[in-house]
Amino acid sequence: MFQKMKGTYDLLPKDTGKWQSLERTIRNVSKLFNYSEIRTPILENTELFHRGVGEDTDMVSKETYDFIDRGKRSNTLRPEGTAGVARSYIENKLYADKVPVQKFYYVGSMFRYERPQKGRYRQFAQFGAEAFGSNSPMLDAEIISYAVSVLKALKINDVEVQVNSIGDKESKVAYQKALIEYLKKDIGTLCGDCQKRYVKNPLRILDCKVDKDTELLKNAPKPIDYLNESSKLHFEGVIKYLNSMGIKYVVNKNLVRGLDYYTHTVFEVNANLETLGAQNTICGGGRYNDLVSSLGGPNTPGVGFSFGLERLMFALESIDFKGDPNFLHLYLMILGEEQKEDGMAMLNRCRLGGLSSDIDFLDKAMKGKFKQADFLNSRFVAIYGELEKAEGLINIKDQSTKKEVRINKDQLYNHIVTELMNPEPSGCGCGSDDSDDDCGGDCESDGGTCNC
RNA sequence: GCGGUUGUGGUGAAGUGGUUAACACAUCGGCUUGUGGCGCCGACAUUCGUGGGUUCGAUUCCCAUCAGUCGCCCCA
Repeated sequence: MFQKMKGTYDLLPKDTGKWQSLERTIRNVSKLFNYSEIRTPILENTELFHRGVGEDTDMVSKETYDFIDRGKRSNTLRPEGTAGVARSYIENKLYADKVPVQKFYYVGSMFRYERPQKGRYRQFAQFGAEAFGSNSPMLDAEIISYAVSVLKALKINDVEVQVNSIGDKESKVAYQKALIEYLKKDIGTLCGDCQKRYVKNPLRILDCKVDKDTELLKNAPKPIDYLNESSKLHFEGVIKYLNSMGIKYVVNKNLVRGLDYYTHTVFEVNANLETLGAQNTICGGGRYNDLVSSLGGPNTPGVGFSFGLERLMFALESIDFKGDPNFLHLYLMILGEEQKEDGMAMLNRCRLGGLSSDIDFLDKAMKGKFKQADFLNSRFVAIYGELEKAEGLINIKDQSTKKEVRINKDQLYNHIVTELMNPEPSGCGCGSDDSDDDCGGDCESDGGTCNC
C-alpha cells in the first residue's frame, strides 16, 4: 500500500470547509489593505534561494528540496515565498508600473526538508504579503497592522506582536562587529550551538534559549543600540505609526530573524496557545531593502510577512472555529426502477435551480437512504415511489421540523425554495448548527436561498 | 541532522513465547417490500506497520527499517 510522504498530509473534505473559510477571510482583509494576489511557481531555480534567502541560513543550507531536472538544471521547491515574488517583480518589471508601490499577497504551499513535529510539516501552506517600492516606515506599520487585522478578523486575540530593528546594512555590519568583539573572550562559556552560531550567524546567539539568561548575553550589545541615524529615525517612525493605529506590541531587543535579507524592522506574532506546542510563532516578517538589488533588480526597498497556515489552523481550532459546513438542500429518495427517470429529471432541475442536491445510487432500503440523508446533512428529503408517480405527487420532508407534506411533483423545486426563504424553522438551509451566530456569513453565495 | 515515545479490524482499544487474537462502537444484512428509534439474530483482523534474527514455535523477545507523535536545532 502506498502512503503519503513523510511530513505531508491529506486535507480531507471534512476539513476543507475550514480552509476555504480561512482563505476567504485572508482575501477579504487583503482587499481592505489593497494587496492583490500574486501566484508564482512552486519551482524556482535553486540559485534564487541561495542568493535571496542566504547561503548560510539553515533553510537554504539544509532544508531545501533540490533536484536536477532532465535538462540538468538545478531546481528547488520554494521554501518560502518572498524570493519568488521578488524575482517575479523584477522579471516582470513591475517597478516600472504606473503604481509605484506594488503590494502583493499569496497563499500556497512551501517545502522544507525537516523532521515533522507539531505545527511543522515538510509541505506546508503560507499566506504572505510583500510590498515593494517604498522605504516609508508607514509601510512597515501597515504591514504589521495588516497581519494583526487578519488575526482579528479570525477572532484570534491571544497573540503578542514583537518588533525590533536590526538597522540598515551599515548598522548591521557595525553591530555584528561589536557583538563578535564582545563575545570573543567568553564564547567558550556559551552552549555548543552558540559556539557554532558565533562563526556562522552571530546575530542568532541573541535569542538562544539556553544562554539567554546568562550575564554575558544579558549585557551583550543589542542591534537597536547600533542603529545609525537614518535607521534610528526609521524605527522611531514605525513605532510612532503603530502607536497611532493603536496596535499593541512589545519591543524585543533580542529579536533577530533567521533569514539574511532582513534590514530595519523585524517582527513576529506569537500565539499563546498550548495547542501549538513549541511552534507558536504564527507569523514572521520584516523589511528587506537589499533583496531586490541583490537579485539583480533596481535598488528597491520592500517589506513583508508570512503566516504559517497550519499553525493558524491550530490556533483556530482552540477557539472552536467551525468553517463552512458541509450540507445538502435536498436528498432525493427514489423507490422502484420505474421512478428513476422522473427522479433524475427532478434532481437535475433542482441542481440547475441552485439547490445542492443528491440521490441514492445504491438502491438502499428506506432505512439506509435516511441514514445517508443524515450523514450528508440534508435539510430536505423527498420520497418518490410508485404511489406518488401514479398521482403525479411527491412527498417532501423537512428534516429540521420532521414535517412531511405531499405536493405536486412539479412543485418540488419551488416548494424547497419557498421553505428556505421562510425564516420560521431554523434559519438558513446551510445545515450549520450554531444557532447563535450565522453560518459563516457567506450563505448568500449558495444560490440566494439562505436567509440567516 | 539529533533525542524521547508509539504502531493490533473502519474507529477506540485488551492481550499472550504455543496454535479459535477479547470487548465496545461504527458499518452491512435479516427480523420489518415505503419513513430514520429500540430490540433481537447474523456478517466483518488466514493476522497484530514492514523486513530480518533468536526459538521446536514470535503479534509477544532482539535488530533494522518505515510511519505517526513530541522535543532540540531552525523556522511558519
